[in-house]
Amino acid sequence: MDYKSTLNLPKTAFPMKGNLPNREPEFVERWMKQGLYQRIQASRAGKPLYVLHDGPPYANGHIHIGHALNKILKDIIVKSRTMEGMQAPYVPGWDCHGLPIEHQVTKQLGDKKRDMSATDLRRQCREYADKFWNIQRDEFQRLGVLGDWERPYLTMDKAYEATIIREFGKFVEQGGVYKGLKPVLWCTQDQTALAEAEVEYMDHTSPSIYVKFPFGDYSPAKLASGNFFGIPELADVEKVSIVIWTTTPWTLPANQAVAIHPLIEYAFVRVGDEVLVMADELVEKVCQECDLKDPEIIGRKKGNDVFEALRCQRPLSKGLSPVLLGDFVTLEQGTGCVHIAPGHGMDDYLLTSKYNASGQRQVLTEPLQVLVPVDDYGRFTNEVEAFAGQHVFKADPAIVETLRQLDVLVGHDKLIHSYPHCWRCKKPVIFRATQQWFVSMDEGRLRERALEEIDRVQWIPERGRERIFGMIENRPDWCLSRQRIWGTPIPGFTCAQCQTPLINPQVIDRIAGLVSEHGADVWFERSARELLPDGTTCAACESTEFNKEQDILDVWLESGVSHAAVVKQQGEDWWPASLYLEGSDQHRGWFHSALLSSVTTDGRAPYRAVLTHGFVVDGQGKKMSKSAGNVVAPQDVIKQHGAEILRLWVAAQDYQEDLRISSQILTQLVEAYRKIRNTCRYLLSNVYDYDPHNPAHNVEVSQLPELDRWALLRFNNLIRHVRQGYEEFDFRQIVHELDYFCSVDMSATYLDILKDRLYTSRADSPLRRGSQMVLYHIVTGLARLMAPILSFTAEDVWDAVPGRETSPEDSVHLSTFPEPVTISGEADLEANWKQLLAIRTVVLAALEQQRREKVIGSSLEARVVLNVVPALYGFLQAYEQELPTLFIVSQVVVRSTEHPAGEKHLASEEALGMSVNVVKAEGEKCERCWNYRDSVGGAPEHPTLCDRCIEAVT
RNA sequence: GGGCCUAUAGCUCAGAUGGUUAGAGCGCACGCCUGAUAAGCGUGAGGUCGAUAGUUCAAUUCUAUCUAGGCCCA
Repeated sequence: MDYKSTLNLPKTAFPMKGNLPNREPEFVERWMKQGLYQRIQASRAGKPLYVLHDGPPYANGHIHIGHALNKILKDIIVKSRTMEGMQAPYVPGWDCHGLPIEHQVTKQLGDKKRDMSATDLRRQCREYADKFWNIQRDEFQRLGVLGDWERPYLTMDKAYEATIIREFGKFVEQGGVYKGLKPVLWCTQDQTALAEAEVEYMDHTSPSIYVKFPFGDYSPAKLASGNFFGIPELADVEKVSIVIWTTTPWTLPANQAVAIHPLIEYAFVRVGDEVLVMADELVEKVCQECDLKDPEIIGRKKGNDVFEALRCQRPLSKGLSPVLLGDFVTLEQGTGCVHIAPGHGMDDYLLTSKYNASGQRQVLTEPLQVLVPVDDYGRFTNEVEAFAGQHVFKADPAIVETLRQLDVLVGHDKLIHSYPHCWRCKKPVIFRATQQWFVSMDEGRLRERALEEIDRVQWIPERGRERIFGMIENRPDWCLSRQRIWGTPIPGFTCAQCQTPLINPQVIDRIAGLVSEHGADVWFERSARELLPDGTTCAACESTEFNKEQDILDVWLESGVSHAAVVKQQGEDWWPASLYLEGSDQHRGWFHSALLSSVTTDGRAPYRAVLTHGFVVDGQGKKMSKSAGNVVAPQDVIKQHGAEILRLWVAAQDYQEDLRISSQILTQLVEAYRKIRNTCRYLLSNVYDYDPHNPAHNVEVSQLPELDRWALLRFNNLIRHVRQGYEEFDFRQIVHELDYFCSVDMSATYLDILKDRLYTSRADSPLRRGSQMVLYHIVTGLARLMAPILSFTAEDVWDAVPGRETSPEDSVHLSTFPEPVTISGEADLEANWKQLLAIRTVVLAALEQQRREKVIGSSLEARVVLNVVPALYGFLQAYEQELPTLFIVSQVVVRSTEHPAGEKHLASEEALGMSVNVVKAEGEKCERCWNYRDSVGGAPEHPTLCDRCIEAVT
């Protein structure tokens, strides 16, 4: 007789292989078609809100692995909050304006750009942004991310642009907006400002000169005194000078100061009848390059010792330059003393701004000026009489000659070095201060208020607080203007007569209205007269002629106001957002600009919590780059393994640090995935004939055997840990718990033990039905617990659960997390089973010994002899009937003894007080259940079956 | 150069107010099973806890320096 057909062997259509790359798109399409996101939102109406506000990626190019990481993390959080029963909307957005797109479009246009209007160029940029945000949308959806993809927000939407202008208006209203000078990279050939991304570094030959700045306030004798340097030898010399080194002689007319490093040691070097001051470490080098004869060091002083505020003579302009202390001074080149021209260098500008600010003002006798005696074409203006009209580079030799004649030139050479060139015309560019719009950090206490708000926000990880605090604390005023086309215009005007700026809330409000109706293009299409309210006159000269502002706003302001343009628009209770979640670089970017914007306009931070993640690096922890050839593209991972593996990767990594990715890591995750999937498959395959709604298929938990209650207990434990993991954003823990539960608790323990019962019992025996109830409980719960991470597989499992009212509308993502079941005496049960499983481990080791000796193969061929101390014997007696099942052997004998180790044994465990021996099982092997039993052969009609099986088949 | 941060088995991660043989899962090796089968089970081997110095009775855990790496800034 074919007894195999009388077994209840597992049955399921759920495939072992996920075939993820092919099947995932089907799920995505189904979710989209059934309007899953909208239905989830509707089902959570009125529930507690959890608003994760999406930071807009830049609408340029395909998504990279960092985008995938960011969006998957967000999706896991949104889904898990949803499954906790909250209303967790997700409105994705894109950052559409800005230089990279304008740069790309300009590059593609080439010469055609010359005769193109601003509006035409803007149209091209818009098309470009449209193309890419749509591409990215598809790619994000492919990752399984649920959200309001039908109505995302775009910073180039009319309504959004209008909000940008209104929020800028609030800055103006608060009085913090002003116009001032700031150095930018400038191409004198194209007469245009350039961003750092628009310059290419190439070799360039510059003059290299050393120039004396003689101390002007005091005589050498005075400087020699104890009040100053206390170097008596100074009294005997004619002149004491600081020596600077520069490769841009043309910036000397704009000199305002000399900077030295506070911690560097400076030497007083006597050369002939004068003394030169330079960094001690560089004396030899400088003397060699400048051919200085018989230098003698007569003293040394540290930078922060007395030098500060001493003044020296400017070589090419009137006045005295103070000595300032700057951390950026290095010993790499030059003299350790730097000539400071705030109109022509970023360090120079920042240092003088710092000194001009109230804190260090007393060091100066007068404020330092940002001088820019150079016009748009790079020519000296009349402010520099001697060289007026000459291009600065052309003037260099004449300037050097003048310095020589003035006897301040210490040395002169040439230097080939890497220097920024215009990306378009390839000519060397210069640093040149131009008029820009700023928002003051200190007017209206913006800085102070922002710092206060930082402490009201939860920073995850906590160190994020230090990072943004330090940045806000030290940042200069926010420069809001950009000399570009593709963006939101600065709604300001200048009187055509007297150049008085016109910018006020009423005018801005009118512009915002126009923009909300026509889009920001209206600014470029209409004249100043058309844009301004009728009858606008200049407050200073009453002229009615105005020029409109040419610059656009910094895109960081644009994305920064998304809390107003997006979050607030959805409803009053949406703002402030529950969470912002981006890469840690956004402490300087979006978190920063959003904070400043929101503090200005609303007086508080726009987020309650900020979570940051690290950056994706390769398997060695190295940054990914095209040149290193170690880039992992999400598209490739999806094609090879499926988005699910990428999702699992995100969850399994410690996202607070750098995240490594490599084929080895992915392969490992594929293995872990298979284990989880296969466990689900096996669970499903054993409930094929179970009906959750049939009372006969259900058993009271208290009536279940301990083994099943233990399984429920372990699953309770999993539920608690997984939900806690989601709550605390600790997804690693979840993956490890899931993995452990599937591998150890289920596969290696519960399911392995259960096979005999499931297969060989009568199909509807209460014992089997009870187990099926547990399996059903676990598989449906498991699908829900994994759904936020393994969104596709969870849905796949959900579909395959038998007896559940399935409909095309249903989805695991509409459900909520499972709750732990009540198990009476849970703590005792847990303790007892911990001990039983520890004993099991010792038994398994003993079985392995006999397997090696070829005494047994399958564990069912074994008879286990346990020698245990009396205390343990008492404990085990209660379980005697269960032990063969637990060890998956045919027979178990328990013997009490004072010295287990003294008995014949193959394995022992002193801590437990036991030893184990294993012998061949007694009796015959039952053909049906494979157990060895004395009863086999007892019934003539079934000579190869045991008593238990006979009962099952008749 | 400055700010913030990281470094535990091949991989992903635990862990210890400083104190016995540093854990898990996976992978690997070997074996078993063939009624989860491109599955399942078992046993086992893997770590000078990045390097060096210091504090201490005792450091992988604290301090300093260094090395490697990441983000931001210059």
